[in-house]
Amino acid sequence: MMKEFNLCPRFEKAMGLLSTRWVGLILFDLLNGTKRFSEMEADLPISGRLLSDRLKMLEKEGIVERNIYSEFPVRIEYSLSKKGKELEPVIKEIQSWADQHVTHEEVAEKDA
Amino acid sequence: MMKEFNLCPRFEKAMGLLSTRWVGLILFDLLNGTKRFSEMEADLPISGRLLSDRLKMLEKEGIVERNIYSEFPVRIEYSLSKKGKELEPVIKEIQSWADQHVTHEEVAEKDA
DNA sequence: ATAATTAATTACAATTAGTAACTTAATATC
DNA sequence: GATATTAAGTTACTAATTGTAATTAATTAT
Repeated sequence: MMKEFNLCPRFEKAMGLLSTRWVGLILFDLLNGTKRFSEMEADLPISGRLLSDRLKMLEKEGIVERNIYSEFPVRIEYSLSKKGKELEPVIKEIQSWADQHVTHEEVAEKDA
Repeated sequence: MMKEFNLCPRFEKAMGLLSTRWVGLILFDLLNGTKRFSEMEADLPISGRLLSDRLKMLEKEGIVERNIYSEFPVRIEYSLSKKGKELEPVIKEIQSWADQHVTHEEVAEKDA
């Protein structure tokens, strides 16, 4: 039996996307411009398997666009769609909150 | 060996919090005011085990405050701290994006 | 004491994430 | 044409997290 709940279905859907692990960082990375797979793999603390899963998911959601260039070697570029770029205010607000409230110590203690 | 990456440590920390499953919905719920445990359990599609975990985590992060009232039966209230309330712009931007981009069909297909 | 009520915790099954090796696809070089 | 090279993506496996349901505090009214 399905549990009933009803805060706001649209918010829940959006939050479901954004709270999928690594999606925020992928968006952050792509807001800096088009990237290829291996660049993103280098920028982000994420393995190829999950990066591939997430990009596929974001493409299906219409947030990310994938373009193939038949060069040698093949180049595949990922970028944000209009819908994806419109997440920029969300990312900016998170950045702003982080700048105000995340302390140096909190950042450091990632190791611990 | 630890993988190197360096987009923005503060952003990564904030995004790590916000992308922890259910945290967004918990914040959304608490932005409507103080709630007790059982209310939140009813509002959200989340079980007591995880709600308890998340509230403890958010309290440790200084985002949520917990107050005990020794009545019968005991009443424990959760609310947002200043730091927590300052996440409101983030939640509002997500809501705004959701209103613009999440379609009726996407909301419906939760069942599928 | 006993019952009643809210807030948690525990135990365990199911799902999801992380790691590293492997495969695919395209084309350059011999 | 066979082999090598390079980026992209997948597979197989282990580890961590989540979800569910039952159980345990803790408090106090009766």
